[in-house]
Amino acid sequence: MSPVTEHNLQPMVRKLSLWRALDEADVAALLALPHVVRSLNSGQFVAWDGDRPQHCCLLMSGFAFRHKIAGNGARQILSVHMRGDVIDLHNSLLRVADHNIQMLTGGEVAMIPFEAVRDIAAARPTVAAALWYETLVDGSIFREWIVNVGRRDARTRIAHLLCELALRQEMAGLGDRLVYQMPMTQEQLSDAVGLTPVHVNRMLMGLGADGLISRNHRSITVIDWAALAKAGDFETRYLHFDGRAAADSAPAPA
Amino acid sequence: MSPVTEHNLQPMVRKLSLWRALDEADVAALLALPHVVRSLNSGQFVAWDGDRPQHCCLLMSGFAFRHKIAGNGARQILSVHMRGDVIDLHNSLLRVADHNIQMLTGGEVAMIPFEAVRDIAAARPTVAAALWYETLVDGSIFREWIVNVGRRDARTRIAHLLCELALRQEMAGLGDRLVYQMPMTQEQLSDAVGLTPVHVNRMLMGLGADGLISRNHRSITVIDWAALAKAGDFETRYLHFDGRAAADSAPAPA
DNA sequence: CGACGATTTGAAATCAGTCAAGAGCAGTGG
DNA sequence: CCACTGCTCTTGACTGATTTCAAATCGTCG
Repeated sequence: MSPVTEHNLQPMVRKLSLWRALDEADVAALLALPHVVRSLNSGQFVAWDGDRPQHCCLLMSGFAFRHKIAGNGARQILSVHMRGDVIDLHNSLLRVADHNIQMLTGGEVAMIPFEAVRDIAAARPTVAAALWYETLVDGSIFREWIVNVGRRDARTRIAHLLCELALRQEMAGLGDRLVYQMPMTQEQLSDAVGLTPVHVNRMLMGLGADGLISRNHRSITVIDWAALAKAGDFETRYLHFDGRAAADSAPAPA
Repeated sequence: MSPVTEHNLQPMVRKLSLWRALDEADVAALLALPHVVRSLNSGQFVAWDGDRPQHCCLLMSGFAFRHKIAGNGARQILSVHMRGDVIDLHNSLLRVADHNIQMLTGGEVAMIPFEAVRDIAAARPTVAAALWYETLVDGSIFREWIVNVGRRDARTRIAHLLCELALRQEMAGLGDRLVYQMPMTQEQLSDAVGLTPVHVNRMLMGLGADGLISRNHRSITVIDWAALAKAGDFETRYLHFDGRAAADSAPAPA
């Protein structure tokens, strides 16, 4: 799909360009970041709760997820990540990881030494702003997830997550919001929305029965986007797609 | 309580100093930030979802909270803030607010023009790092709250929140983790943990009956901290108290 | 005193969880 | 080729934690 010659770090440039207008020198500096590419299998850990990560990991392909294990043994998935996401920025900058990061599917990561990221942020204000913005958007998604698990019923939670994954995959250039590959099992889905796998299954069957989506293996087809978004109480503002426009434009007219 | 001569922005310097070792010039620049002090009543809004904030607000006294209103009309509280917290950084930097910020009690905020914050971050790397760190710690707390509402039962959620408020108030220099003022009503508590006020009340009664806490009006006395922390599945790592030590120290021995 | 908001308590209803078992599908090895 | 294995998905019946509805109590303040 992507040209064979595409640079390993190109997906990061693509993502950060959504947030800030990077100039040629910024892009060159980003692409010049030292890194090691590792191929990871589904289920492999990228970061461990309590650890001191030495690298920032850029997800070049595949899917990953953040999660924590509660004291009762239950797992809570905190976010899902895809190509172009710098998945270990939070843990790296905080120095001691407060959550786990694990691969959802097989994929490749580019491991960039933490110091190199720190240095490029110090040297290039626009890159620093874009990286900061990236962590802030992650934060906004965390807030939305608090609302999702805290105040929405089961059906709404599932529909909301389906919408978010659809839109983010589209934004990452991985396809169409109306037809996409679901990278998660229903058990993982349940850990993301704070429900049991059994109940997630019932809700998915329900969304299908109501003609909002159809499923085939792990492929999701959204039959009626507007209806699904409504069922999922889904509004896009929290994804802050418009970061660049918002930052570059003149202040809003009073 | 605080000396009459204390500078308005001193609480921010105090908080940021937890995260990074600021030099004298950093502190001077922070204290020189232009700002306007406003006295706010309980319930007053500091930021509106969908708005474009023009200021970063430092909470000088009192308590505030972030929240969102779901499509079904339910409110989800996202975090609680106290003296020294720069409560509007997320919304300011993202340019379009994705949540509301409202006062929980009466209090004073120092409103700093957004551009001044942007400029001090650009000019002073240590201040920028401390501010970034502040937003990252907020993010870590959001993640813990996802776990709290997603994977803990009612009693555990309440106990967890009681522990967090106790410890953060102590860290902010507002008192003792074992005896503190609860700034929230039970209805607000319920919106923070994703339960109903009725059930929150039952759980609080239960914690009291079990001898973990006692309550008197809005004052909480923790009778048995270890037991409360255990009941609340509470571990402090996610608060990243040790940010400064972690950042300044040599890398951990392999 | 009276009014209002916050807290407390009880009883009934319900959404989601639990337990259990069967069905579908992919990979493995005989 | 096909049985075997393991994982995921699906369905049913039952249970239970939390919600809902309703009303009483308490405290504060004008």
